[in-house]
Amino acid sequence: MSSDAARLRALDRVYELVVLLGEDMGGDLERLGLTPARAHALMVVAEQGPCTQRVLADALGVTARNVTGLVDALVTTGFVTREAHPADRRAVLVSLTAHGAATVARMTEQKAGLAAQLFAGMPERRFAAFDQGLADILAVIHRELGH
Amino acid sequence: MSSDAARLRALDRVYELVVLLGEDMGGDLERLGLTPARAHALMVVAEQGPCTQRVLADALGVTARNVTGLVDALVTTGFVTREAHPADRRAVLVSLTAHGAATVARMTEQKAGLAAQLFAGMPERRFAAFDQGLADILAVIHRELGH
DNA sequence: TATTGTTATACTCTATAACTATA
DNA sequence: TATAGTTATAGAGTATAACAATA
Repeated sequence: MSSDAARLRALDRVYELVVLLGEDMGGDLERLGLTPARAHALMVVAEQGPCTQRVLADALGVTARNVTGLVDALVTTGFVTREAHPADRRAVLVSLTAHGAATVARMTEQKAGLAAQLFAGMPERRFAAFDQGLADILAVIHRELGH
Repeated sequence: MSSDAARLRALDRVYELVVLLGEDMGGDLERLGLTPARAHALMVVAEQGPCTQRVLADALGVTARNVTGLVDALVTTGFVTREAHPADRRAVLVSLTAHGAATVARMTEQKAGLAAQLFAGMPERRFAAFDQGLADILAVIHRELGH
């Protein structure tokens, strides 16, 4: 049975990981001319294809007002365009520009590179246990923390 | 050898964990009347004991100006006090109020509770491998990502 | 009437720069 | 001259509320 102290130490390691990964990603995004919130919005557009701001707001879990600001910034910096919605004149369609698509491709590469780097030296058995441990924890959260 | 796809999936699980833990903690802090930035500052004061804003700024990795704002808010909401520094009339000492100390105690309990809950159902062997996997990844980051 | 997106306003966290008081 | 902290200003992300155009 793992001790309470050991569990607390493990959670502290998770927090440290969060901080360090956040710093690393933040630096990468800054080099690409993006902030975390804008990058998130950009990834949603890439995954869903051209979509309305309403869809974007729901996917990001933020208000419509906020999406207006994020899309404004992404348009100004050349990552996406606003186009008329063909069937609903109230709505707009947000689409990737060529630069936006290229940037998404780079982010995807960087993420794969990070994953390879992080786990490169980990023995296969430990990786499997680590991965399963992650799944266990996520299951607990989904079951008990109301997500 | 774990595949690139498996590693990418594991990293995605880490990201999901970050998001869910962040939401959970954010909710707890809000119930305590704190924001994440203020809670972080409060924890530093709790760990270091009464300290100057300069010390706080260095520990948090933010500017002195930012600390002024955070301490303003923590004073207004009753978590800390500003007192004269006995030896340096330029500086102030930030100290916990009784309410601040009680809140730190509650945060500490909540963190321990979360750690216990997250790992409660995990077999001992898997916990050990998971914990070692975390240490491995942190070592990689410290070694290769310039931290 | 309900929905899409905007403008108006405000709060939090963050930064740089200029300044005051003190060391 | 250097340091501690503040005021001034700015930008990013977030929110609510009121409103316009359209469904």
